[in-house]
Amino acid sequence: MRPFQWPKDLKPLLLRFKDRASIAKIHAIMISSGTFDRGTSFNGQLVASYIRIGDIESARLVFDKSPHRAVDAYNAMIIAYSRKVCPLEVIKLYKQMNLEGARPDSSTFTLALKACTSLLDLDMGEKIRTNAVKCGYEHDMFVGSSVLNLYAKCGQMDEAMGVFEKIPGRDIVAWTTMITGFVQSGRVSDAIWIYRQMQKEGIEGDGVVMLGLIQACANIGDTKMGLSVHGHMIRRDLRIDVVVQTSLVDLYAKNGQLELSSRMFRNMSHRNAVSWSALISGCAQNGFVGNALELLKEMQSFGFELDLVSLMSGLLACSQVGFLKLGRSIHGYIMKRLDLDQVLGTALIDMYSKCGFLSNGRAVFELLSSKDLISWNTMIASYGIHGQGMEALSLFLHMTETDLKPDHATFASLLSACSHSGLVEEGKYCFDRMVYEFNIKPSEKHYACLVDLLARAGRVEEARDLIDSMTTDPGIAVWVALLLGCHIHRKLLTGELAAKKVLELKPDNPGIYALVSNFYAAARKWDEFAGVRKVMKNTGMKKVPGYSVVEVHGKLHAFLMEDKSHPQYEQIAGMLEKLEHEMTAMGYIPNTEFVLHNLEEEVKVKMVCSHSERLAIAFGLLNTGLGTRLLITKNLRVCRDCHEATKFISKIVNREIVVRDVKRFHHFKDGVCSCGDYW
DNA sequence: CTAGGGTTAG
Repeated sequence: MRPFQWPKDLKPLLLRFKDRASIAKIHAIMISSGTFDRGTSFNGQLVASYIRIGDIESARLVFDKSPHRAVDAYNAMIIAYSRKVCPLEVIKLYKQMNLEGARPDSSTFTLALKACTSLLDLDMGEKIRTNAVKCGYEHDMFVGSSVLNLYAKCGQMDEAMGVFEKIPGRDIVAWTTMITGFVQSGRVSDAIWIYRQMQKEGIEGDGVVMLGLIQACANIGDTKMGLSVHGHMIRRDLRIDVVVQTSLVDLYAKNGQLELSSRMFRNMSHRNAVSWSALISGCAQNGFVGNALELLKEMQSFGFELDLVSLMSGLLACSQVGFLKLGRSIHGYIMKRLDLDQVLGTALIDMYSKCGFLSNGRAVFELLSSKDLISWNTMIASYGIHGQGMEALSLFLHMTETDLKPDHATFASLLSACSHSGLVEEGKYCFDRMVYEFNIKPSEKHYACLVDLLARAGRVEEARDLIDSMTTDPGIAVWVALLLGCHIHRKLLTGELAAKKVLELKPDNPGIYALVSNFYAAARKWDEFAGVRKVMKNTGMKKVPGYSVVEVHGKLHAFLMEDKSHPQYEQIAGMLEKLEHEMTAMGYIPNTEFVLHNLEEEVKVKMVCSHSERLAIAFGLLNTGLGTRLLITKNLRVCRDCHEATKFISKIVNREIVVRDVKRFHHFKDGVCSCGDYW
């Protein structure tokens, strides 16, 4: 009998079989005939066959048991792991093949570089790059654009540019890598410049290039330009797929154009989880909390599991209005279905602390097995807004014992924590360490924090000296901080200077005009006062309507100032009247200093007593059991009078009342506030 | 015929 003869090439034969059983049969024959142990190219083809039918385990078994592995076998395995997004496996195999002396080719290098990119492992990536150059792939387009992408994703755009300039005959992929790289590093003008260069070289942008431009528009808030990119795509008949549509949804949502964004979203024929998340996060970021939460439910009803990003947006929405109950249930959802990583963990820390439960936030922080810079910064900021400056400082000291380097955000949180707690010396100490030890150039925000801290402590002259020491022109935030301190401490001379500077810089925020006019009123500078009022009127600047939100039995209730539309209004008014009576008996005197209008005193008293937080507090007291703690979230700052009144109320009803205003928390208990009247 | 550039985020 003639001995069994294999064909010269096994590949055509293997390609004919698309089922596991036939491939396994050939596999068996290879083993029994001893072919397998000779380790020819047949083994690699067998590996590829198993991968073709998606059976990575069998492929790996063949691969591991082969006495010899050729590049093709390695590449087949690497492609499989790359598709399955297992970058660590890809790199392991890459290392192994170098040890075994199999020379990687262009596709090996490309995939290995891609794996490093996804791990942001610049060191390994650079080793691979060196090896690729040694193997003669320096001018390979695939390897080249992979190296570019590695640098771009690791935020090394200048390095990427150097590589880019040396690639001969750059193709559109290389150009795109540079464009999106610049966009994602926040260097939008460089991205646009690169795009123009590409056009000059006669290369037309495709869909991916346009996508990069849309992202650029989203980042700088230029919805008009985004619209024209969209138009350009339609005219040029470029395919507008889910990814592009999602970016357009994001562009409009991020910039507060929810109408446009949801119209775009509703018109999509296919949506994926990312599209949903883009819209939801846009809603959450722009304060459209109700819409965000509705969409979250709708997303599920369309059969999508909530993913990392949509959950984070949900948590952000809860944070904004103090929706503890929903925040908690999202926490439960996460624990059941996902791993608590530092990103979600940080969102939870933020949610708990913004919902008034700082200790829960700290507990989540302790639970995190790995904490990154943002986790620490968030925790420090949380202590800050709750007025626990010393805790914030001690956490910062702990942080300096880790490998993490504090950044500008760390110091911004720290300085504002000191300022909320009136820790003047500590604040100055932090500022000095930031500049001299960590070599961080203080930004406008840092200066504003320190000026605020000094000025509110009454050290107005020191604050002025600090401003004079700035190397850049002080911006509006710095002058506003100085003015506020001057207003509190009645430092009229410096205050007038600050007020003048503030007005020169043309604030776009009605709250700032209110501060300036209040200052002039207190200083009895009636001409200036009238001037400011006129500017406010002429620019159509209206006071942002104040509202407060309170959670009662797991539901949110919002109140506007003088809100009479509420079904329980009679009861609420009755409760407030009763409280006022008791408060007055205890020595409360209404403080109308902060009411702007030129009104009769009696009307002013009525106005402060109908501020939205009072209504929310009364409603909360009426509808919750004795001793229950209340959390009120307000969109503006608490006024002096409401602050005073809430102290009395907390004593009268013997409850803890937590008020979160736009800047910080006030914990009222037993007639005192945690801020110590310092805010 | 394989391989490089793309959407959301604390």
